Amino acid sequence: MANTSSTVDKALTLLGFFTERRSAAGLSELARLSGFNKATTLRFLNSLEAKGFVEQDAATRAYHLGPAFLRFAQVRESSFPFARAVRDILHGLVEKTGETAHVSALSGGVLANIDRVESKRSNRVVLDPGEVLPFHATASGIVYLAFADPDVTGDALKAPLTGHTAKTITDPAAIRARVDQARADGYARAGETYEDQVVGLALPYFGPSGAVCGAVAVALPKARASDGAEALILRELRTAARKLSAACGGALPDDFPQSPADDVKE
Amino acid sequence: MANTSSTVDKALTLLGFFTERRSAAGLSELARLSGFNKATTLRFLNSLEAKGFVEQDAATRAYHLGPAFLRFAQVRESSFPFARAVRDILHGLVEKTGETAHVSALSGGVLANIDRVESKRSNRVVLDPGEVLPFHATASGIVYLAFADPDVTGDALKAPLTGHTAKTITDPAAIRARVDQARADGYARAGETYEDQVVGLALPYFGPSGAVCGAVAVALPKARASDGAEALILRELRTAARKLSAACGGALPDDFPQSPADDVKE
DNA sequence: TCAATTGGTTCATTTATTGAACCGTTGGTG
DNA sequence: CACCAACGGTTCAATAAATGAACCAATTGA
Repeated sequence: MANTSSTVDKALTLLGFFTERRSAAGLSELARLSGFNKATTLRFLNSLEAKGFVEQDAATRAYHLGPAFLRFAQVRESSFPFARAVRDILHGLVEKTGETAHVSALSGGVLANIDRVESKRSNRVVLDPGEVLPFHATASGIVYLAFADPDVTGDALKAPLTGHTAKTITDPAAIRARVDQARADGYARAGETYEDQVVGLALPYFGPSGAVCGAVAVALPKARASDGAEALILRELRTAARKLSAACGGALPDDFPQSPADDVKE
Repeated sequence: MANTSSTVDKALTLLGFFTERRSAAGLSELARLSGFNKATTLRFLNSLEAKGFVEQDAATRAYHLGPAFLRFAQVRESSFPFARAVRDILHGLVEKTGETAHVSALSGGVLANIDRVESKRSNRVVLDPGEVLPFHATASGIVYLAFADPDVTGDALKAPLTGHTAKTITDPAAIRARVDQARADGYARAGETYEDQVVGLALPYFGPSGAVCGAVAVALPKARASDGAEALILRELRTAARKLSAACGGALPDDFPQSPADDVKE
């Protein structure tokens, strides 16, 4: 993708620096993170604030995400009740599998968590809301790339692949092999490539015109990842992926690989 | 004046044209609504799309609000669980009063609904999510202005005041009188100034540093608006306003007018 | 068939954006 | 206390990015 550095693009990237861990940030900090000049950053923040996309704490002068997101999320949801469907589906997954489940979507060039429901077990996988999932190190990312436009896949593998654990695969060719495997299988599995002791299983879901929208995944402690458990999870993930696709006006493609539930060998 | 014509500002105003009624719009339509050139509008839309703030339907080529709002709403909510608190408070209000309740917040210079819970009764007031509330024609708007910065109040009354019903007050001086009254009373009442046969009662809520954030309101059919019913609603609204203020890190000001209907216990 | 409207592109003109240097304030430290 | 560093915010000439009229190609409807 050509680096179309429009002013609007730059201003919007500022929003991406707000995460659960860094829910507020000052002017200088944002300027440092973004690489923009302080004056530029301030102008962007003022514009964003005028529209309610960020708010400034009167005491600390730090900025955080504004109320506009509440409003626009409402508007989007009223015409396209997706978040609600996602939530229901995740609750179903957690109930059936007993493990933490999450749904991600491509938003602004990155795969970000849209929602997540945690397992009830005391030993469970915990995820940050809104977290960005690296393509190469998560099952969701791999399976997304497997069904995405080849250009997107190529771009994602061109970017520097950072290691997250000892087992993270950072060789582009090796990643590509896993992506191809996922395309053939219809799902992806990531064993400790993002977090130690965590195994992830993911399926893609599709929107209208058959384009992949994101992934639905279950993450569980390695200790509980038996073949039987994984087979169950994959079966549930498949129905979840079907429901999610329906919820955003799409469906699993006709040529989507058959359920691997009965022949899981890993 | 608000007309600081930065490029980012303009691009963001495009998002405001998406409402529940018009959840999707084409390029030409958005250019017409915004008054921007088609080329400009397209560039803005491309930037917004690149960041996930709008999505384009592959079939109809129309644009609608994108998945970024789901993600950022999550992030904001995780560090500042406001939407959840709002929902709980609204459910409480509806249960206690039997009427439709809603919460609004200032977002981008306008007062917009953040959430709403409808009455269970068959004859009830219905509200659109994300709806923009005119300052001069709604109880929420009046009471917001009553406790807002005088500059904001002045600006709001300088704008052309459109009539919504036969009883809408459009004379700036008359509005100002109602605003002053609301400041003295600690609440505002609007009788059929926005929708026929609908009465609204609203209180403000406050954030850190004592700035007003928005309003919490109950809307009911005129036929049920007895003095007794309104007194009950005002009492419940007061506790709701206190809870809401707490939820966003503020409190009702010390000099906030006492409830006239009834003595409030601390 | 024609005419009107759609989404999208082009490119010279102009206008808003940029960034180094600056100011006043704050908070920590010897 | 004086010092210094880092903060949020401002200024203004140089510059790079935004703009918009005219232009396609493709639909749509009469």
